[in-house]
Amino acid sequence: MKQITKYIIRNDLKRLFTYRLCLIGFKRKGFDRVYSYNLGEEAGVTAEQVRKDFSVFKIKGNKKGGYKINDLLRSIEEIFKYQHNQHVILVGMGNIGRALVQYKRFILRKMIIVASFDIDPSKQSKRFGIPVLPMDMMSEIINKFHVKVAILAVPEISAQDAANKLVDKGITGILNFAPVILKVPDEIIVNNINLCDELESVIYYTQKVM
Amino acid sequence: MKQITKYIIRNDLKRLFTYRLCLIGFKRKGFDRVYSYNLGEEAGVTAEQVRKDFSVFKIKGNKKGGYKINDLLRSIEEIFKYQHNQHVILVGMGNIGRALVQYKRFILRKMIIVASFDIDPSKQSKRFGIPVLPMDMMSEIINKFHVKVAILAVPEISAQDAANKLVDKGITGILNFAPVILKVPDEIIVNNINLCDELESVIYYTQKVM
DNA sequence: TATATTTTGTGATTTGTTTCACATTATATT
DNA sequence: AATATAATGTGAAACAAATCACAAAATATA
Repeated sequence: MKQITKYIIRNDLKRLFTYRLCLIGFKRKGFDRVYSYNLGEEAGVTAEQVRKDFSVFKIKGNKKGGYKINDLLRSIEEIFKYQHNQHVILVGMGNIGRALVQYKRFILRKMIIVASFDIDPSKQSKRFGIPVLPMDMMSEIINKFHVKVAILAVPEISAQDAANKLVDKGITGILNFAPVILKVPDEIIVNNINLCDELESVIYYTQKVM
Repeated sequence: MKQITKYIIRNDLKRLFTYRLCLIGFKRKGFDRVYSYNLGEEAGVTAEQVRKDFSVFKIKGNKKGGYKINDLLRSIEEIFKYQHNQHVILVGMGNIGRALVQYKRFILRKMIIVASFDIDPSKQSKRFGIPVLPMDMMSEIINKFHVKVAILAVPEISAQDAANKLVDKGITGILNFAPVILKVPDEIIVNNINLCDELESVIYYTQKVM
């Protein structure tokens, strides 16, 4: 392992998500086509950047006519098409875990948390809309729903352990909320979200004269 | 506004956070000094990258002797020093908001959520350890605690509105969980966290042959 | 104390990304 | 139908980030 890239979302992909967000906004406002400079302005990038990004992802517009919003959204959807009705599991029903299982937007994007796991039996009995199961039922659920991706929201101290279990049982992608750099095989995708870092960055930049 | 940079955490800063995490890990394991290649290996970057980053932030090591972990941590702390005991407010007590006010790690990093706000009076009466107040008390709290940074965790539809209020009342940095590109003056720092995008990225990469 | 070894720190080089500039093409106008 | 206009699409140029390569310095060894 030489590069950290596998831990980081590529910038062009990130922008693609932003474009989608902007397009949905435009659509809501009643527009049905955009030009690269509209979209760029909205997303906070240059028009050239927008066109280059689209070019990378083979998205075509119409010379002089710009882009039809619906076509664009469909093209972007196409890039993520295999993700529809993706089954995901969640490990750790603490504050973050509980918020995520109730987070409606995942479902809108057809990402479905099929079950969550916690070592605490008292949490297993509680009702959150999805089953909260003991850790030893993980294999069963992963196999039953062909789960490839897990959300890890356990305390720091048990994160590596949980990650090992997940990888062992066939998980190949982890969205990790624990403030730990997980040691996993090279082929496993890890996306770390560190809420403290994110907040601290904002504070850092607001205090920095730029 | 030409560049999206103000919305994005600089990579070197992100790595600095990662280094800190690794250093804390090393320390826990009983080490008291590291070499750039130890830290690089742990953080998933090259040793040269580690040294270059430190050089950018004016962090000095000891030729042949490497870096003392405590010194390094202190230097990194120094970079973020003005952030100690930072007062933050939170807007929106939905799933995410509730998880965040109970999130212990903010306090460990001396970032304190002094109050949260919600339009729903029923939430205002509930107890979460910090006061949940009606929106019209925002000014009072911001002034009283000299708050500069807010966490925005309201539904998409009310996000821009809430952001306007925040900026109006003197907030200069926003950690935004709503899936919206906020329109704010150039000098305001916005850090967007889009949980759907983060999860979808993991799914994207796990399905992509790389 | 002199020499060998190891690691940092940083210019030089390479690699990657963004912006520029303009040829191409679709539409609008005369 | 011919001409003008306004947008895309993309190589070339400029810029930024990462890696390389090695001098400088601290420590270890003889």
